[in-house]
Amino acid sequence: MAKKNETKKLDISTEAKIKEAARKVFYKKGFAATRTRDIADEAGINLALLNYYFRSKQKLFEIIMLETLSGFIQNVVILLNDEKTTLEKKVTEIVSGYIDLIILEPEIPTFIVTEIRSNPNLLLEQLPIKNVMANSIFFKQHQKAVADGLITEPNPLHFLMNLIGLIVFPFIAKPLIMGGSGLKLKAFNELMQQRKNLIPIWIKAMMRAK
Amino acid sequence: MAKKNETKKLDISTEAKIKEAARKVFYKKGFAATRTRDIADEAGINLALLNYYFRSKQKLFEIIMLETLSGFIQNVVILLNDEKTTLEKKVTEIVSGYIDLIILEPEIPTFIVTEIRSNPNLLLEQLPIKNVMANSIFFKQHQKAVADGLITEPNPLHFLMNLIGLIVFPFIAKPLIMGGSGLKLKAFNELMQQRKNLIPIWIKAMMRAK
DNA sequence: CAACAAATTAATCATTTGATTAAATCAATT
DNA sequence: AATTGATTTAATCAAATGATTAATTTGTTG
Repeated sequence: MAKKNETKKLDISTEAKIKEAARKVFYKKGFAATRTRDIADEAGINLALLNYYFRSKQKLFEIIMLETLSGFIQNVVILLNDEKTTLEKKVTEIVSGYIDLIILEPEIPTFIVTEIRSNPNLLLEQLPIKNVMANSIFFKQHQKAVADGLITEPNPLHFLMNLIGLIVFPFIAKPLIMGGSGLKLKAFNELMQQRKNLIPIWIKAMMRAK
Repeated sequence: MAKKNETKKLDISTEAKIKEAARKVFYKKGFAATRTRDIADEAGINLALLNYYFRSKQKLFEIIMLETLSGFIQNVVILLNDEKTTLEKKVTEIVSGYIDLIILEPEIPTFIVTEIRSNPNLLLEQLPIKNVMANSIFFKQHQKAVADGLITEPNPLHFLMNLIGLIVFPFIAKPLIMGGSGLKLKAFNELMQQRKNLIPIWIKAMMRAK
C-alpha cells in the first residue's frame, strides 16, 4: 500500500471528492434512499472507487454522520460551557450561530432527525454529550437564575428544548411552511434572519412567565 | 369482480390488516427503508396480497401518507378556524390536543418530516392548506390582537411556527433528548405532559414581549 | 351440488443494488 | 526503460426487492 503522504494530493482529491458527494446525497435523500451509484455519479468517479476508499456504503455513511453530528452538537456544547458568558449572552450566541449555520446547510437538521431514528443507539453513544451536559456551566447558571427568581420553570431541559426548538423547528418544517404560506426561499430566509433578534427576546419573556 | 359490499367483512379485515401493518412499518422506517416483505410479515399475509389489494408499494404508501397528513394538519386547521373560541383558547386546545395525539402516535411528526423531504410538491398540493390558512379566523384574530397592542410581533407565521415548534420539536428530537439527558420514556412523557400547561403560558408571555 | 368469482398461496421474474474481481493505467523510483 | 505499487476502470456477481403469474382454496349464488 502506498503511504498516504506520498500521494497525498491525489488521495485527498479523490477521497474528498467522494466524501463531499456522499455528504451531499446523504443530506438530501438519507441513507436508505441513497444509491452508491448516485454518490459515484455526483463525485464523477467509478463506482468501485467508493468501495476502494471507504469499504462500504455503511462505513462511508458513518463517517459523514459522525462528522455532521459532532460538528452540529459540539458547537452548542462548547457555547454552553463558556465560563465567561452570561446565560443571556449564551442564548444570543447560540441563536445567531445556529441560524447562520443552518441557512448555509439547510438539510442538516432533517438529516440528523431522520437518521437518528434508524439508529438511535450507535450514534448517540459515540458522543459523550450526557456527561458534558450534566456538568455544564449552562446548568449551573440556569440553576442560579432559578434560585434568584429570574427563571420560573426549574427544569433546564425545558429551557434547552425551547431554545433549540425555536431555532431549529422552522427549518425542519420548511417545506410545510413554504408550501402552506406560499413563501419563496428568500422570504423564508429573511424570516429566519428576523428570528435571530426575536428568539432571545422571546426566550427571556418565556422564562420569566408564570 | 366481487362487489366490495358482498364480502365487506373479509375485505376490510385483510385490506385493513395490510394498511395497518403498512402504517406501522412506514411510520417506523420511512418509505425508502421499508420492504414490502416487512409489511407482509407484519400483517401476517402473503406478499402477493399486498399488490393484489394496493397495486404497488408506492400506491399503498400514498394512501397512508395522505391519511396521516390530512389527519394531522386538518386537525389544527379546524381549530384555527373556530369562530367561537378566542386566540387564547385556540392555543390551549391545540397544545393539549396535539401533545395527547403525539404521545399516542409518537412517530408521526418525524414520519411527516422525513417523507415530505422526498416529495414536497406532490403531497402538499393535494391539501388546500394555503387557501384555508390565509382566510382563517386565527389570522383575523391575530391581526386584531396586533392592532390592539396585545401582540408585539405582527407576522402570524412567527406565532404559528413558535406554537407548533414548541409542541412538536421535543418529539422530533426525542432520541437526542433521551440520549443526551438519560431520561426514560416515562419521564420524557411526563415532561411532555407538563408542557400542556407550560406552552400556553410561554406563548402568552412571548407574544407580549418586546 | 355446480359454477363462478374472489381471495390466497407458492413459485418465479426482472431489476436494482451493494460489492468484488481482474485487468488496465498512472506515477514514482531505480 | 523497467519495476513496483497505487489508482482507476469495465465487467460481473450475488443478494435483495418489487412485482407478476399460474394454480389452489374459499365463499357465494343459482
